[in-house]
Amino acid sequence: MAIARLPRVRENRTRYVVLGMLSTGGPMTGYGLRNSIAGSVGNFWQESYGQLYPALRGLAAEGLVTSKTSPGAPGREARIWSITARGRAELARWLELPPAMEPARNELLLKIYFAGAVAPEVTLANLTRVESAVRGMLAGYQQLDAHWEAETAGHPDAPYWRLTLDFGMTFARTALEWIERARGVVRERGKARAASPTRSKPQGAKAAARPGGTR
Amino acid sequence: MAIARLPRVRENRTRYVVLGMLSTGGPMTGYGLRNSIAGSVGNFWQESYGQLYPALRGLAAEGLVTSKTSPGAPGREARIWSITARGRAELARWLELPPAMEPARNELLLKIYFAGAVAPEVTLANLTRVESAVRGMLAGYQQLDAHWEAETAGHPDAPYWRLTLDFGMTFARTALEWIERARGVVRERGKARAASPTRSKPQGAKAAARPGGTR
DNA sequence: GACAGATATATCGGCAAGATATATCTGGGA
DNA sequence: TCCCAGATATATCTTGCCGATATATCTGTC
Repeated sequence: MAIARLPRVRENRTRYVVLGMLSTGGPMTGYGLRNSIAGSVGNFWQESYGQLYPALRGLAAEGLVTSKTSPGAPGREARIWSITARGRAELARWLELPPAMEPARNELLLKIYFAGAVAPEVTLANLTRVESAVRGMLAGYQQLDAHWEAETAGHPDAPYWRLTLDFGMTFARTALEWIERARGVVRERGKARAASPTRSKPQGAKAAARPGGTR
Repeated sequence: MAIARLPRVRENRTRYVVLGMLSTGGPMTGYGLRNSIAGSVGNFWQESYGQLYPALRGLAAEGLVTSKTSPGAPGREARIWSITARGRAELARWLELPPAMEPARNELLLKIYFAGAVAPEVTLANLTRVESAVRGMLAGYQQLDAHWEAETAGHPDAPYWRLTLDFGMTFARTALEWIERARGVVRERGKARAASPTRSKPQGAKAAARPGGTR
């Protein structure tokens, strides 16, 4: 069973979110684009002005988007961006490429890995904080789900959109289950420490080494 | 139920991985540190030389690590880095802070969200590719699990280390289940398209809008 | 003896993320 | 009516992150 090796991230992907959002949501300003992204794919994709505005200029230079300036007072001029036919083709080309895997850092896991350097209570407290945050995210997803159900009903792409929400909710629930298991492990470690009041330094273990040999 | 709002990432966290690895694995070179990180926390945390070497210099300037130069031929000198007592204190201080949440981009979800712009077959092919990659990751985790079971047995921190593997395996399995559901949704959409051969442009839907209003 | 691969240090460029500066318009309360 | 908070809109800066690459030496194997 040959394992597909997905490509790493290289290319600037802001371009494609812009093309996608202009394709799905119609013409918009850079500001509107930002809000639009935050309100639709914001749970798994973020863009800042520092990326959007240069990306829009680059896309325009390539003829993938065009802009009309809606005149206003100075400091109030708004450029309305639209996707071109070539822009749609470029979006489709990108959508066909295998999605790049994100290596994604996870600070919680890092702190768990090094948890031997602090008291179990510290780690338990942090697990509780993360649990609360995950519950908050889950509640947010559910709220969004209810909102989308009404707003997007009948749109042929709605099933795709809800699938991304499904992903978020499923992973949040999985995280909650893992946190519960992690709590058990940390508590167990606390009992072991209480029984034999050694410091963090392991002394009973003989050749037990940390994984990932040094050299 | 007050929702804990976890902090966003700001600070350079390379520092703390370095401190953690030197604390757990003993003195190492920058090169060894890199391998050590890749072999232990590499599944959820990556560091490159471009981050490690400057970080080591910074930590040394703060007195959190020290180095001894093990002499060698030019181009072969090795600096062995060790954590200091103040370095351990700094590590513990950081471990007590609530872990920052990673917003993490997900290119697969982005392509699912915009999947209406391409044929269902394209999306199905990509789902299969991702599935294969996830299966490969899962196999890697299981192999690592077996390896660690022998290597780290008896070490008091081993339960923490395995917990991070548990996380990876659990999430990989959850991803596989989601992919199966996603496949179902995409296939359903394919049937709908075949039945009414409309283009990507939705025309039947009345006021069904994309979520995340523009302005 | 040749040569691939491991050991070891170092830096560059492009992407990403958030903060911030600036200016104007809009709606609601005092 | 005035004022001001908040929304609309564009733009840039800093820091961090990630991979690629350059350089040089040592080691083991065919």
